[in-house]
Amino acid sequence: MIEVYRQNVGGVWFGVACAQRKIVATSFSTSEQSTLSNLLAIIPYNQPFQVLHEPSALAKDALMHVKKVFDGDDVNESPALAFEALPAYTQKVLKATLKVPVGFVTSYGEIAKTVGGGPRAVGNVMASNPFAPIVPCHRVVKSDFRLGGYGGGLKVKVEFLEREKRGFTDSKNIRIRGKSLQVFPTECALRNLDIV
DNA sequence: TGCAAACCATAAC
DNA sequence: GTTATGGTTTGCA
Repeated sequence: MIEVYRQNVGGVWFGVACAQRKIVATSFSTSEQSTLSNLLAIIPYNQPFQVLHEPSALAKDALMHVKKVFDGDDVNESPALAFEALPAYTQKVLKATLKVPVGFVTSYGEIAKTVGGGPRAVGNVMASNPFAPIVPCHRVVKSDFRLGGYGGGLKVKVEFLEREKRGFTDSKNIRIRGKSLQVFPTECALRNLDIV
């Protein structure tokens, strides 16, 4: 049984779906309606679920975690995510994205170089990210630092990045399964927002 | 700058 | 099987 829980915190609706001690899906929106429907759209149609009125310990944990990431906080430990139902390549891309730290962004192409495949395939995975914003797909932009797209609307992506600015000045490399992923200060992506 | 072609995993037929 | 579809990138005029 999949447990669904949603709650309004500080004017924003957050939602989580949990099963087997793991997070199956997360979402957020300004309206309760779309937070819930976004969430249900991710859950496989043939899986039974119930909407909780009192959150389980896991649901509450997960929801608070989503809220922290939303706020731009630097969070190290996340409740377990249910990757196993997803296609292998999708898992690789999401796990790599998970390693992009607060204060930095990377590009679709950089991720593709690290996990294999092509930039467009990476974009496809981002577009269907079940764990936004825990898997920080908002930290992935185009190779020229223009923003690319975002499921919740580009304005939301900008707001995320504004909250995550940390004033870093240098790019750096992150090790992922023996390869390296280059990440750049968030500010790089906020510099030329006027250029569509 | 702008456009065309290459790119590549998924989902949908 | 095959085709269509992107949150892209690169090369070339």
